[in-house]
Amino acid sequence: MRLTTKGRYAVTAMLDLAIHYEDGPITLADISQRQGISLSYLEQLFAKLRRKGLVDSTRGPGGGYRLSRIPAEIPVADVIIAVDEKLETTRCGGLGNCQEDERCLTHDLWTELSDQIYNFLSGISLGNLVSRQTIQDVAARQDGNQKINLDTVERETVAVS
Amino acid sequence: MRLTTKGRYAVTAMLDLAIHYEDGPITLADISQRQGISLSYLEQLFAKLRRKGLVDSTRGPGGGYRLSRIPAEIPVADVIIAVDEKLETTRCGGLGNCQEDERCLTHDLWTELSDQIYNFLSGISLGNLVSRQTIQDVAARQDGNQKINLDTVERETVAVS
DNA sequence: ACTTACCCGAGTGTTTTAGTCAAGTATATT
DNA sequence: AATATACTTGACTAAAACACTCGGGTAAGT
Repeated sequence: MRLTTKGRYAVTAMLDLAIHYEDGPITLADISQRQGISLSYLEQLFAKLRRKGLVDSTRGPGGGYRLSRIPAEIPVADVIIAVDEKLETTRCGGLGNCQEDERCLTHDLWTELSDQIYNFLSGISLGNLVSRQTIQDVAARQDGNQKINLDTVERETVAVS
Repeated sequence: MRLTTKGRYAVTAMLDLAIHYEDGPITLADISQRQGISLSYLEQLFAKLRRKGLVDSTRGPGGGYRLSRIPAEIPVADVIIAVDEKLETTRCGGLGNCQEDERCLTHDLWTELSDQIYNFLSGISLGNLVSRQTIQDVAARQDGNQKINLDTVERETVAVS
């Protein structure tokens, strides 16, 4: 298994979408600003999320992305897998051909660990996360910062022009 | 978190030591042969395992490595951590300064996942693994193969000379 | 027409991985 | 004492993965 920024960013972005689920389509620019993830990188991630059917997109002004299902029906595990991060910890990918076509000594251990991780992340949905107070707190902070940042940008734009 | 061959090899090698716990010091050459891990790489890993106090070494002929404690008292988690693989899945290393010195939206999720993984791997000791039938089966196969390989080497050596 | 915003592929510097190689040092046996 | 064994250390490296960026599209709204 490897959990890198790719998987973490994907979950973060999807959670942002879940938090603003009632607000209609959300642009990647918004997510980029709130979560501090580069726009180009988000585009790359959402291409995969869309192909896997986790989000729907609408183009043009007023467009953006929205979750394809209600947040409660999207497990975190699905998001991570959608962007090609494997929750597998075996070297052989679970095939059991780790040592000269036979199982290596620790094959079963890694399989159990993989199951453990998968079960944990399958049991937590985006909806579940949204309902947590700690998450709401962070979200509130981000909305505040976003407003401040926008003000700053506007002021700076005015100052330059 | 990243679980790569480094951590997997370390656990495999330590488990090999646990299986042959009663046989006195085991050489890295033996482990290399049985587990199919390069000798030089094992040396690198055991340098760390030794520094962390998980194994004792004796030099010279008849020397080798042995576990510093009985297998039942060595959790798998300790082995992985000893070779510098982190079981952490947060980006910030658990510090909570993931987004501009504050917590990112998914900080708690990754912390919980890290705990989950750590608890699982702490609950399993090398002794626990040794007592499993599936592991014994693989070990028996490896001992057989090792003998066969040695025979082959001997025969080849004779054939060449 | 023009802007917005998604869409897509190729490219790229940096870091990590998974080792190798070379040169030791300590110990036991002959 | 000589020799072989086996641990010990550090430097080095090819290849892969990571974390992006860049540049040009295409569709939809106003």
